[in-house]
Amino acid sequence: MSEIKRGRGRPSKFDPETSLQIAMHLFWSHGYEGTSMAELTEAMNINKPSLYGAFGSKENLFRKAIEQYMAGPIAFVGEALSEKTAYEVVEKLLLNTATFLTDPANPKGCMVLMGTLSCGKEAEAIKQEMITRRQAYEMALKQRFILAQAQGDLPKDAAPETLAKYVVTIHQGMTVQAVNGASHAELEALAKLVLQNWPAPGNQAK
Amino acid sequence: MSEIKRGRGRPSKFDPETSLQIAMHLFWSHGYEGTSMAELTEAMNINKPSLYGAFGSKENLFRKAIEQYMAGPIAFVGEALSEKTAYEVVEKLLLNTATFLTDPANPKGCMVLMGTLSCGKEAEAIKQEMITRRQAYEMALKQRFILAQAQGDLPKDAAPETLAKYVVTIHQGMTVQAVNGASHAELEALAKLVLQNWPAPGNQAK
DNA sequence: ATATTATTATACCACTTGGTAAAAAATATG
DNA sequence: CATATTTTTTACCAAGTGGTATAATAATAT
Repeated sequence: MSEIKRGRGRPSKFDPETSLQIAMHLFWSHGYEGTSMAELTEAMNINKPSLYGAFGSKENLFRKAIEQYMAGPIAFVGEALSEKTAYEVVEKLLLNTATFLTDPANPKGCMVLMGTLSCGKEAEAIKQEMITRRQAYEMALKQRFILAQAQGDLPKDAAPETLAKYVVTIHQGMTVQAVNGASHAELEALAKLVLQNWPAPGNQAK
Repeated sequence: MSEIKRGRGRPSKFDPETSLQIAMHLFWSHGYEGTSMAELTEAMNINKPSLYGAFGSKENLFRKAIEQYMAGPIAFVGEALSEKTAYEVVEKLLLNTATFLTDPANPKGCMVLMGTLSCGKEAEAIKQEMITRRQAYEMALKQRFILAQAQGDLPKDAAPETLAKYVVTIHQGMTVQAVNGASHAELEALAKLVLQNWPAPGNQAK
């Protein structure tokens, strides 16, 4: 695909996509500030000028990495929204989250949360962007619940806004639990507890 | 109290307690790694050798600060455990948390969570200590629910362990919500939603 | 007054941070 | 071949990191 057209100068020895994947895992593991350019260049097997040539800056690299993250590892979050009922949306969301957060192949925790909850003043911009992402997620869930209410699979007296905040709060709390070392069984039990209490209709157990 | 017996050498110009309070607020605002010794010394109006003489190291200063934090700002968490019923424990816990997290006098967020969710490898020790603190909190809540079950104000078929994890997850998720900018009204509505679903007995809607 | 003691202040340490300038190497085109 | 082009490599930068040795200073005890 990119081998057909060979440029004119010295060939670059790294594949930007795989390098980005490596960066994603590093940021995912140690957060934005907790990951240094030195660690990144070493893990990616790239010299710093090449990295800066390809990605511009540490901030930009992180932004590209987080896009990869959202398109890949946590694509299931966006997909859950298109389930048929509000109950199924939440079911898919929380059960998949439990699995995702305890997958041994993944770094513990969520990249949108880790290391950007608090930070020094240099990372303030990135922190704000992560806040915006989390808010957008909550907003999307709220819209989905409003739709569900219109479609009748959520009670008339339910508050979509509060329910959205509730689910997001559970989701983000589960992330902390995963960092604390919670097992898949524990997170699954937690998710099922939430589903049990979900406002009818849709509150059929199992 | 400390004015009666005046030491022999040059008098120290700072009060360790108020200095510690300042350090607490800084760590609270920007996390462990996000706060530098330079910022600390400047805010405390102390030179570095004095600070190291009084507190030993950055790690130690943080530990002292977190003790202050637990004994002061979030003492209500421990106090909530001695409420009469499980329902009242959770009620006091979550409603006070909503108020605490949106108090304009406080930095946004919880010090036991902020900046220690992920970190570089130098802060790994502090991160672990915070994890332990969070686990201890969950454990205490679980024990309280076991007691409640024995006293009959929690159903026989309830799972104290899962309920404890549930409440702690909500609590920690609320912290993230506060960082995201949630208002007191929003967090209160969230807390009341949780209380509505609390397993009877104790599930009387106020 | 003078020695003693405990603290403050200044200057500094080695190391790491994100970021870059300049030179060297590898390819394609003429 | 030589030349143009693009990359890698090496070396470096100023600023900041946590932490400390040394000297100045201010109080008390003799």
